Amino acid sequence: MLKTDLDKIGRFSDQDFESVSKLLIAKQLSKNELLLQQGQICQSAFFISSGSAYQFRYDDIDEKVSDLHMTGEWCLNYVSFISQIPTKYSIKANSQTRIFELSMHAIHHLIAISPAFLQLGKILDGALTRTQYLDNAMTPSEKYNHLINSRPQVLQIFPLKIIASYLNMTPETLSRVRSSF
Amino acid sequence: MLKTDLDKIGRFSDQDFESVSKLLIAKQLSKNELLLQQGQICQSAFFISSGSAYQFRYDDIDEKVSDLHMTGEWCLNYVSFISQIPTKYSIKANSQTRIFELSMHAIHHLIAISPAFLQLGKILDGALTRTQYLDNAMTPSEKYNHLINSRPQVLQIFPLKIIASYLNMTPETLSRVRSSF
DNA sequence: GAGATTTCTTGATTTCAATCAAGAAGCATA
DNA sequence: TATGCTTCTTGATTGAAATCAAGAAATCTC
Repeated sequence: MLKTDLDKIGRFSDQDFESVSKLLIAKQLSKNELLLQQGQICQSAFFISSGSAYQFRYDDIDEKVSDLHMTGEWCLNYVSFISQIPTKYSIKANSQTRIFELSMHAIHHLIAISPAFLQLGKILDGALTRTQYLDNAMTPSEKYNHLINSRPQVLQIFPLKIIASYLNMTPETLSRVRSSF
Repeated sequence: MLKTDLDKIGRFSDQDFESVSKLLIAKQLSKNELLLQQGQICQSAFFISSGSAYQFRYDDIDEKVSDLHMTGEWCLNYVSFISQIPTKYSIKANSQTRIFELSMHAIHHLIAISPAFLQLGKILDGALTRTQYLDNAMTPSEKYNHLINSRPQVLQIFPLKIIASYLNMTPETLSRVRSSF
């Protein structure tokens, strides 16, 4: 559960967990439901306790996928979250998904009661390091290899169409890359 | 000077400015000198008071440019700065450049003495919003148009070679895009 | 479980930017 | 101001991925 995940972020006392638990809002999302909508300010971080989600932007009629979020990960638009400007991106549940929502407001409250919660800043780490990955100098097969090496589960969870968009290539190209190992 | 720039970020008292000034380290850089080196953790934000700089990564022998920093802007690798992991990027002065360095340590000190300094988080905004720009679904001429609309001065300041790398295209392609308006 | 829709694959063709190449213009250094 | 170096431009060619197309497989819906 969340406790083991918070342990990854830093050292928290039982009382700290107590405080966080009170502020978390549990939500159940069905497939294709939106957690965040284009034009809103991202005011919360979402912890995915089961299921998966992805972040995208509308490009003509298609969805241009910018990030994939899996079970056990925090999911948010960090640009909007940090700078409090409206985001161009939406976040959509990829399947039936259970999340815990932790609002910016709640985080500020937690930091005020215990400095241990400054460690919550690390929630941003995953989102940030994933952006470092995006490297458009890579060829399609390099991108694909990088993905199976770093996040192999992604291929079991998301349709290839979404993965292709995430990797900035057409589904046809992804299919050909895959068939050539 | 810096005072007018801090005014853009938020409301600071004269005493606040006093506190900041004491912690700033002025530096003079000659062309091609490095502010940050690949492999280091970015521990400071740099305010460019004159000149310009750019951020890049080595790709084979070439420099792959990831961000352009101009006079009056804060310049840092925000991923490394926030998450305190070593960066793959270097920052290099594009010409004779004068900067003020504000260390992470100094920022923490400032926040401890006055909550007004929490507003310093906005230093990250420029770096963050620029990453939103990077959109590799765009064609070369769309990228170029976007750049002249959003930051026209860039073309006066940086050699086309660097701009081409920043826009993820060859200098030849940039040259052709420019000649066709 | 039949029918419909979406996803995935495979093939043929096209297109756009990279590469290769070479010459012109601008800058530095001596 | 001559000599080389880097930057920029323009042209010809190539190549890799997009597009177009159609059929197969998987999934959803009633």
